[in-house]
Amino acid sequence: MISELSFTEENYLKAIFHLSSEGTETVNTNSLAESMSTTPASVNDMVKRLAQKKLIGYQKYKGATLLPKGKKVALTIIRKHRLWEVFLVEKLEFKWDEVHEIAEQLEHIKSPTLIKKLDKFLGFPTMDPHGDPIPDEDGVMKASIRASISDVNINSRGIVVAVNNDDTLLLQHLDSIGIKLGSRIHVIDRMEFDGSVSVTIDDGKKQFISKPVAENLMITITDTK
Amino acid sequence: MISELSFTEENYLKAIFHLSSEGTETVNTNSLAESMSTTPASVNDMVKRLAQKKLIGYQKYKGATLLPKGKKVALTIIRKHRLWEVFLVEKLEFKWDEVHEIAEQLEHIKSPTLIKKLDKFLGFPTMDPHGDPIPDEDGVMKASIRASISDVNINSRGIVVAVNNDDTLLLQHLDSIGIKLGSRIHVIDRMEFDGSVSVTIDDGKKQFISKPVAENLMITITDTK
DNA sequence: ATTTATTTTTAGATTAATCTAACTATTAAT
DNA sequence: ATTAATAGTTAGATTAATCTAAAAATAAAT
Ligand SMILES: [Mn+2]
Ligand SMILES: [Mn+2]
Ligand SMILES: [Mn+2]
Ligand SMILES: [Mn+2]
Repeated sequence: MISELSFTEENYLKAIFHLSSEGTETVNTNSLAESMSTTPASVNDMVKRLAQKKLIGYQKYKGATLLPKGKKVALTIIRKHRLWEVFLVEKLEFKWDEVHEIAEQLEHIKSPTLIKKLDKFLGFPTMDPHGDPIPDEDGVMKASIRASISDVNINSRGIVVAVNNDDTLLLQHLDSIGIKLGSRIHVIDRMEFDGSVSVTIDDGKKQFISKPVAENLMITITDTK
Repeated sequence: MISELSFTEENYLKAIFHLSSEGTETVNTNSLAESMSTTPASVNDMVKRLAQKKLIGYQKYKGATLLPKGKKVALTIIRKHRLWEVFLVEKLEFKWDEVHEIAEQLEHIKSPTLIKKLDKFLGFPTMDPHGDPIPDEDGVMKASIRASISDVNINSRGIVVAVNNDDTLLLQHLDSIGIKLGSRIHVIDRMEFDGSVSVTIDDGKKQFISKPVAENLMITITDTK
């Protein structure tokens, strides 16, 4: 039925998904060309093919939107991408920032059984190493909850996904206390008086973080209590 | 330097390797077409490309031979294919006979680091689930030693790779004592008197095998003492 | 409401990989 | 040594994916 898509077609669908805030909005030709590192002319050709296959909706001069079939494909690719990223980090000991390019290749391997078994092997993870949620088999993906550790509930756990400030001194400070993108944070307590937060980093020893630092430290929440 | 080969080019090199008894002999157009499920005309086109890239030697009407560069590529692909097969069987619990098609896809993933880490994760295996040897990083591959369990030394270990007789009764008998392709066999002893052999199957309990059965049971040897 | 700028679409080419049909070389048979 | 059969090559087309350059539509600015 779903005649077997090319890598390129799959990549276009994924790009449309990401550019349209999860497939809700319409995407225009130029931004898609930008995102795919290609020309608007090429995008125009491809958009017509995908429309013919009923994967996207498209009208001249009005942009493209994912149709249900196309959205399902996009979410399957994203699921595979993120599961492979978990595999690369958890099992093969790659670093957080080394896995994306390899996952870009692995996401196109075609075998539903493979993904089922990989999912099981990894213990059915719900989040990739960058804190992004993994869609389930039916293509359902929970929105990830992203917040500063100044705002989350006491006892929340999460993964560092961003630092909202690229001041070198801040980054150096975080580095010195062992916090980097991908670190697991457990928020133990927060002082009313000065807004400082105490956390554990990668389940290690307790660490105090001052309010100005805490406000800039963004995590995606894996667990709240 | 090695400008990045397409999946198709990689598959042609691999096919030439297999058809030329490990890259030693020359391969003719028709058998290559047969093996690639394509036409002689297509093969002819491709053979010219590969010759131009100095991966194979080719003269009109005289067939193709792997050049050192092409042989290296072929062995790298085979290495990746077999390592992925080990992964699928050992880690994801696929069956022996379910992994080839998936490995055909995975073998084209481009990342030397990935293969290094996968190799380590798997404990540096020397043989794939079908008893075929895995080339090392430099493309060196030991010939696999294949023999009937009537012929191997006492205390040899190996993997069942073939049954030299497709008599239903024999196959049913093997099935009933738990021997299938891929089973690990440890040859414990052999009786001079009747040529019967005692073995363990997958490191389980001891099992006697009569001479007529033993003669037909082929293993590739992983260990001899 | 024109003009200008931006975005989008078309037209025409190119490259990899494939095909069919026709032609040529080599090998085997008589 | 011819002839017949097989194997290998070329010519010409096709399809996916891309490109550049030109034209058309839409949006923004005056
Ligand atoms: Mn990624
Ligand atoms: Mn990710
Ligand atoms: Mn295989
Ligand atoms: Mn194998």
